Amino acid sequence: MIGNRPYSAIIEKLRAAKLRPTRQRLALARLLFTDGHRHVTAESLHKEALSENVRVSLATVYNTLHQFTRSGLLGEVVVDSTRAYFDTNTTHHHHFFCEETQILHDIPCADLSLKYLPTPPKGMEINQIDVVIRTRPSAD
Amino acid sequence: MIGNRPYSAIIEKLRAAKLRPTRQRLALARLLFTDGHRHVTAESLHKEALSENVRVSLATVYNTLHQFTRSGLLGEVVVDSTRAYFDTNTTHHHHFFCEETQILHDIPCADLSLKYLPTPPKGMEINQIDVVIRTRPSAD
DNA sequence: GTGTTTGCAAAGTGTTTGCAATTTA
DNA sequence: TAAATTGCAAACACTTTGCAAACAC
Repeated sequence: MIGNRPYSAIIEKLRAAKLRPTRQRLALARLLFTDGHRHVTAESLHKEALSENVRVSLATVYNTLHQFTRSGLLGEVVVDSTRAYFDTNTTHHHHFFCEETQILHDIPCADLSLKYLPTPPKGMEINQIDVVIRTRPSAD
Repeated sequence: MIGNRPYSAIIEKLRAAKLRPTRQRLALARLLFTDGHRHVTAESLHKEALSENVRVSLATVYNTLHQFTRSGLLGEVVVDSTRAYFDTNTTHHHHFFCEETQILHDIPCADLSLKYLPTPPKGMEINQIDVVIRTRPSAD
Protein backbone atom coordinates (compact mmCIF):
# COMPACT_ATOMS: atom_id res chain seq x y z
CA MET A 1 0.00 0.00 0.00
CA ILE A 2 1.39 3.35 -1.02
CA GLY A 3 1.12 6.60 0.95
CA ASN A 4 -0.75 5.42 4.02
CA ARG A 5 0.60 8.26 6.11
CA PRO A 6 -2.38 9.82 7.82
CA TYR A 7 -4.07 12.59 5.87
CA SER A 8 -1.64 12.38 2.99
CA ALA A 9 -4.25 13.48 0.46
CA ILE A 10 -5.31 16.35 2.67
CA ILE A 11 -1.75 17.47 3.26
CA GLU A 12 -1.29 17.50 -0.49
CA LYS A 13 -4.41 19.57 -0.88
CA LEU A 14 -3.13 22.16 1.57
CA ARG A 15 0.35 22.17 0.04
CA ALA A 16 -1.17 22.72 -3.40
CA ALA A 17 -3.01 25.71 -1.94
CA LYS A 18 0.25 26.97 -0.43
CA LEU A 19 -1.13 26.69 3.08
CA ARG A 20 1.04 25.17 5.77
CA PRO A 21 -0.54 21.98 7.09
CA THR A 22 -0.93 23.08 10.67
CA ARG A 23 -2.81 20.99 13.19
CA GLN A 24 -5.88 23.23 12.95
CA ARG A 25 -5.98 23.42 9.18
CA LEU A 26 -5.48 19.68 8.87
CA ALA A 27 -8.28 18.94 11.26
CA LEU A 28 -10.70 21.36 9.59
CA ALA A 29 -9.75 20.11 6.13
CA ARG A 30 -10.32 16.55 7.25
CA LEU A 31 -13.79 17.44 8.50
CA LEU A 32 -14.57 19.31 5.31
CA PHE A 33 -13.10 17.12 2.62
CA THR A 34 -13.20 13.58 3.91
CA ASP A 35 -16.59 12.35 2.90
CA GLY A 36 -18.64 13.86 0.12
CA HIS A 37 -19.72 17.44 -0.31
CA ARG A 38 -20.66 19.55 2.67
CA HIS A 39 -22.22 22.89 3.56
CA VAL A 40 -21.01 24.56 6.74
CA THR A 41 -21.08 27.82 8.59
CA ALA A 42 -18.18 28.97 10.70
CA GLU A 43 -20.12 28.15 13.80
CA SER A 44 -21.29 24.72 12.68
CA LEU A 45 -17.77 23.73 11.74
CA HIS A 46 -16.40 25.09 15.00
CA LYS A 47 -18.93 23.08 17.02
CA GLU A 48 -18.16 20.00 15.01
CA ALA A 49 -14.44 20.40 15.61
CA LEU A 50 -14.93 20.84 19.35
CA SER A 51 -17.20 17.82 19.51
CA GLU A 52 -14.39 15.77 17.97
CA ASN A 53 -11.96 17.17 20.53
CA VAL A 54 -10.13 19.31 18.01
CA ARG A 55 -9.11 22.48 19.80
CA VAL A 56 -9.57 25.42 17.43
CA SER A 57 -10.73 28.92 18.13
CA LEU A 58 -13.73 30.33 16.31
CA ALA A 59 -11.52 33.09 14.91
CA THR A 60 -9.25 30.47 13.36
CA VAL A 61 -12.24 28.71 11.85
CA TYR A 62 -13.32 31.98 10.24
CA ASN A 63 -9.83 32.70 8.99
CA THR A 64 -9.38 29.17 7.70
CA LEU A 65 -12.70 29.14 5.84
CA HIS A 66 -11.70 32.36 4.11
CA GLN A 67 -8.21 31.10 3.28
CA PHE A 68 -9.72 27.93 1.82
CA THR A 69 -12.18 30.01 -0.16
CA ARG A 70 -9.45 32.29 -1.50
CA SER A 71 -7.50 29.23 -2.56
CA GLY A 72 -10.46 27.74 -4.38
CA LEU A 73 -10.89 24.83 -1.98
CA LEU A 74 -14.33 26.13 -0.93
CA GLY A 75 -17.10 28.22 -2.39
CA GLU A 76 -19.26 30.71 -0.54
CA VAL A 77 -23.03 30.56 -0.86
CA VAL A 78 -25.24 33.58 -0.17
CA VAL A 79 -28.65 32.42 0.97
CA ASP A 80 -29.09 34.22 4.25
CA SER A 81 -28.37 37.86 4.98
CA THR A 82 -27.04 37.16 8.43
CA ARG A 83 -24.73 34.19 8.03
CA ALA A 84 -22.12 33.00 5.55
CA TYR A 85 -22.32 29.44 4.23
CA PHE A 86 -19.40 27.57 2.67
CA ASP A 87 -19.65 24.72 0.20
CA THR A 88 -17.04 22.07 -0.51
CA ASN A 89 -18.49 21.65 -3.99
CA THR A 90 -16.68 24.29 -6.00
CA THR A 91 -18.14 23.38 -9.37
CA HIS A 92 -20.86 25.55 -10.81
CA HIS A 93 -24.19 24.57 -9.33
CA HIS A 94 -27.22 25.90 -7.51
CA HIS A 95 -29.01 25.38 -4.20
CA PHE A 96 -32.13 24.45 -2.37
CA PHE A 97 -32.38 26.31 0.92
CA CYS A 98 -34.94 25.80 3.66
CA GLU A 99 -35.15 28.91 5.82
CA GLU A 100 -36.87 27.01 8.55
CA THR A 101 -34.31 24.27 9.01
CA GLN A 102 -31.43 26.28 7.50
CA ILE A 103 -30.43 23.27 5.48
CA LEU A 104 -28.69 23.77 2.16
CA HIS A 105 -28.79 21.20 -0.64
CA ASP A 106 -26.93 21.23 -3.91
CA ILE A 107 -28.85 21.16 -7.15
CA PRO A 108 -26.78 19.35 -9.76
CA CYS A 109 -26.04 21.86 -12.49
CA ALA A 110 -27.57 19.65 -15.15
CA ASP A 111 -30.92 19.88 -13.40
CA LEU A 112 -31.24 23.56 -13.93
CA SER A 113 -30.51 26.14 -16.53
CA LEU A 114 -31.96 29.40 -17.68
CA LYS A 115 -34.07 29.71 -20.80
CA TYR A 116 -32.66 33.09 -21.73
CA LEU A 117 -29.77 35.10 -20.42
CA PRO A 118 -30.83 38.69 -19.80
CA THR A 119 -28.57 41.54 -20.87
CA PRO A 120 -26.74 43.08 -17.93
CA PRO A 121 -27.03 46.79 -17.14
CA LYS A 122 -24.81 49.13 -19.16
CA GLY A 123 -21.15 48.94 -18.18
CA MET A 124 -21.62 45.61 -16.42
CA GLU A 125 -20.69 42.08 -17.38
CA ILE A 126 -21.91 38.83 -15.94
CA ASN A 127 -19.72 37.23 -13.33
CA GLN A 128 -21.73 34.39 -11.93
CA ILE A 129 -25.31 33.17 -11.79
CA ASP A 130 -26.75 31.97 -8.51
CA VAL A 131 -30.09 30.26 -8.26
CA VAL A 132 -31.56 29.65 -4.84
CA ILE A 133 -34.76 27.64 -4.61
CA ARG A 134 -36.24 28.36 -1.23
CA THR A 135 -38.19 25.47 0.23
CA ARG A 136 -40.30 24.72 3.26
CA PRO A 137 -41.18 21.47 4.96
CA SER A 138 -44.12 20.13 2.99
CA ALA A 139 -47.54 19.92 4.59
CA ASP A 140 -48.20 16.19 4.30
CA MET B 1 -59.38 67.78 -9.12
CA ILE B 2 -60.24 65.05 -6.65
CA GLY B 3 -58.15 64.04 -3.65
CA ASN B 4 -55.28 66.49 -3.84
CA ARG B 5 -54.60 66.25 -0.16
CA PRO B 6 -50.90 65.63 0.21
CA TYR B 7 -49.90 61.97 0.25
CA SER B 8 -53.45 60.74 -0.07
CA ALA B 9 -52.37 57.72 -2.07
CA ILE B 10 -49.67 56.91 0.43
CA ILE B 11 -51.99 57.32 3.39
CA GLU B 12 -54.34 54.88 1.70
CA LYS B 13 -51.50 52.45 1.19
CA LEU B 14 -50.66 52.55 4.88
CA ARG B 15 -54.30 52.29 5.92
CA ALA B 16 -54.74 49.28 3.68
CA ALA B 17 -51.78 47.70 5.45
CA LYS B 18 -53.35 48.57 8.82
CA LEU B 19 -50.42 50.78 9.75
CA ARG B 20 -51.11 54.15 11.30
CA PRO B 21 -49.89 56.91 9.04
CA THR B 22 -47.42 58.44 11.47
CA ARG B 23 -45.06 61.18 10.40
CA GLN B 24 -42.16 58.75 10.12
CA ARG B 25 -44.03 56.05 8.22
CA LEU B 26 -45.47 58.62 5.83
CA ALA B 27 -42.08 60.12 5.10
CA LEU B 28 -40.43 56.73 4.56
CA ALA B 29 -43.33 55.53 2.41
CA ARG B 30 -43.10 58.69 0.33
CA LEU B 31 -39.39 58.10 -0.27
CA LEU B 32 -39.99 54.47 -1.12
CA PHE B 33 -43.13 54.58 -3.21
CA THR B 34 -43.20 57.94 -4.92
CA ASP B 35 -41.25 57.37 -8.07
CA GLY B 36 -40.68 53.99 -9.64
CA HIS B 37 -39.22 50.90 -8.06
CA ARG B 38 -36.39 51.16 -5.60
CA HIS B 39 -33.86 49.03 -3.74
CA VAL B 40 -32.78 50.22 -0.31
CA THR B 41 -30.94 49.10 2.78
CA ALA B 42 -31.94 50.36 6.22
CA GLU B 43 -28.90 52.57 6.26
CA SER B 44 -29.34 54.01 2.78
CA LEU B 45 -32.96 54.87 3.49
CA HIS B 46 -32.04 56.39 6.83
CA LYS B 47 -29.36 58.56 5.23
CA GLU B 48 -31.78 59.62 2.53
CA ALA B 49 -34.40 60.57 5.10
CA LEU B 50 -31.93 62.62 7.10
CA SER B 51 -30.69 64.37 3.97
CA GLU B 52 -34.28 65.45 3.29
CA ASN B 53 -34.58 66.68 6.86
CA VAL B 54 -36.91 63.90 7.92
CA ARG B 55 -36.02 63.09 11.51
CA VAL B 56 -36.23 59.32 11.99
CA SER B 57 -34.08 57.03 14.04
CA LEU B 58 -32.28 54.14 12.42
CA ALA B 59 -34.18 51.76 14.72
CA THR B 60 -37.46 53.08 13.36
CA VAL B 61 -36.24 52.64 9.79
CA TYR B 62 -35.45 49.01 10.55
CA ASN B 63 -38.78 48.47 12.23
CA THR B 64 -40.66 50.22 9.44
CA LEU B 65 -38.94 48.25 6.68
CA HIS B 66 -39.92 45.04 8.43
CA GLN B 67 -43.50 46.18 9.01
CA PHE B 68 -43.78 47.11 5.34
CA THR B 69 -42.33 43.76 4.37
CA ARG B 70 -44.73 41.86 6.63
CA SER B 71 -47.60 43.79 5.07
CA GLY B 72 -46.49 42.96 1.55
CA LEU B 73 -45.55 46.52 0.65
CA LEU B 74 -41.91 45.53 0.25
CA GLY B 75 -39.93 42.44 -0.62
CA GLU B 76 -36.62 41.40 0.85
CA VAL B 77 -33.72 40.45 -1.43
CA VAL B 78 -30.85 38.27 -0.25
CA VAL B 79 -27.72 39.07 -2.23
CA ASP B 80 -25.22 39.88 0.46
CA SER B 81 -24.55 37.92 3.63
CA THR B 82 -24.03 41.03 5.74
CA ARG B 83 -26.80 43.40 4.78
CA ALA B 84 -30.53 43.17 4.05
CA TYR B 85 -31.90 44.79 0.89
CA PHE B 86 -35.53 45.73 0.39
CA ASP B 87 -37.30 46.07 -2.94
CA THR B 88 -40.42 48.07 -3.67
CA ASN B 89 -41.19 45.74 -6.55
CA THR B 90 -43.11 42.93 -4.90
CA THR B 91 -43.94 41.02 -8.07
CA HIS B 92 -41.96 37.90 -8.84
CA HIS B 93 -38.69 38.83 -10.49
CA HIS B 94 -34.94 38.40 -10.25
CA HIS B 95 -31.84 40.55 -9.81
CA PHE B 96 -28.55 41.72 -11.13
CA PHE B 97 -26.17 42.54 -8.30
CA CYS B 98 -22.76 44.12 -8.56
CA GLU B 99 -20.70 43.29 -5.47
CA GLU B 100 -18.29 46.06 -6.24
CA THR B 101 -20.78 48.90 -6.45
CA GLN B 102 -23.45 47.13 -4.37
CA ILE B 103 -26.05 48.17 -6.88
CA LEU B 104 -29.13 46.00 -7.36
CA HIS B 105 -31.13 45.95 -10.60
CA ASP B 106 -34.37 44.18 -11.30
CA ILE B 107 -34.57 41.63 -14.07
CA PRO B 108 -38.08 41.61 -15.50
CA CYS B 109 -39.52 38.18 -14.89
CA ALA B 110 -40.23 37.65 -18.57
CA ASP B 111 -36.52 37.89 -19.31
CA LEU B 112 -35.68 34.85 -17.33
CA SER B 113 -37.02 31.47 -16.56
CA LEU B 114 -35.72 28.06 -15.79
CA LYS B 115 -35.61 25.28 -18.36
CA TYR B 116 -36.49 22.61 -15.84
CA LEU B 117 -37.66 22.71 -12.28
CA PRO B 118 -35.63 20.34 -10.14
CA THR B 119 -37.34 18.13 -7.62
CA PRO B 120 -36.93 19.42 -4.07
CA PRO B 121 -35.42 17.22 -1.35
CA LYS B 122 -37.75 14.75 0.33
CA GLY B 123 -40.27 16.37 2.63
CA MET B 124 -39.72 19.81 1.13
CA GLU B 125 -41.78 21.88 -1.22
CA ILE B 126 -40.77 24.88 -3.29
CA ASN B 127 -41.53 28.25 -1.81
CA GLN B 128 -39.80 30.72 -4.03
CA ILE B 129 -37.11 30.83 -6.68
CA ASP B 130 -34.46 33.54 -6.51
CA VAL B 131 -32.00 34.15 -9.29
CA VAL B 132 -29.13 36.52 -8.68
CA ILE B 133 -26.88 37.36 -11.58
CA ARG B 134 -23.70 38.76 -10.14
CA THR B 135 -22.01 41.32 -12.32
CA ARG B 136 -18.83 43.40 -12.34
CA PRO B 137 -17.99 46.63 -14.08
CA SER B 138 -16.97 45.60 -17.60
CA ALA B 139 -13.38 45.98 -18.70
CA ASP B 140 -13.83 48.32 -21.68
C1' DG C 1 -57.87 58.57 27.43
C1' DT C 2 -56.16 54.32 25.41
C1' DG C 3 -53.40 51.82 22.74
C1' DT C 4 -49.76 52.46 19.24
C1' DT C 5 -45.49 54.15 17.83
C1' DT C 6 -41.13 56.37 18.46
C1' DG C 7 -36.28 57.13 19.83
C1' DC C 8 -32.75 56.16 22.47
C1' DA C 9 -29.44 53.38 24.39
C1' DA C 10 -28.27 48.91 25.44
C1' DA C 11 -27.87 44.32 24.05
C1' DG C 12 -27.29 40.79 20.47
C1' DT C 13 -25.37 38.29 16.52
C1' DG C 14 -22.07 37.19 13.19
C1' DT C 15 -17.55 38.50 11.80
C1' DT C 16 -12.86 40.71 11.66
C1' DT C 17 -8.58 42.31 13.67
C1' DG C 18 -4.33 43.47 16.68
C1' DC C 19 -1.02 41.36 19.01
C1' DA C 20 1.71 38.31 22.03
C1' DA C 21 2.66 33.51 22.26
C1' DT C 22 3.29 29.42 19.63
C1' DT C 23 4.35 26.56 15.81
C1' DT C 24 6.28 25.35 11.23
C1' DA C 25 9.85 24.83 7.90
C1' DT D 1 15.63 31.28 13.80
C1' DA D 2 12.74 33.55 10.60
C1' DA D 3 8.31 33.66 9.00
C1' DA D 4 3.68 31.99 9.37
C1' DT D 5 -0.09 30.81 12.28
C1' DT D 6 -2.85 30.70 16.38
C1' DG D 7 -5.97 32.22 20.18
C1' DC D 8 -7.72 35.57 22.75
C1' DA D 9 -10.07 39.64 23.56
C1' DA D 10 -11.42 43.71 21.77
C1' DA D 11 -13.49 46.00 17.99
C1' DC D 12 -16.79 45.97 14.26
C1' DA D 13 -21.03 46.21 11.32
C1' DC D 14 -25.61 45.31 11.14
C1' DT D 15 -29.77 44.44 13.55
C1' DT D 16 -33.12 43.86 17.42
C1' DT D 17 -35.17 45.06 21.82
C1' DG D 18 -36.83 47.26 26.37
C1' DC D 19 -38.85 51.03 27.94
C1' DA D 20 -40.29 55.83 28.86
C1' DA D 21 -41.97 59.69 26.31
C1' DA D 22 -44.76 61.19 22.39
C1' DC D 23 -48.39 60.52 19.25
C1' DA D 24 -52.80 58.92 16.69
C1' DC D 25 -57.43 58.09 17.02
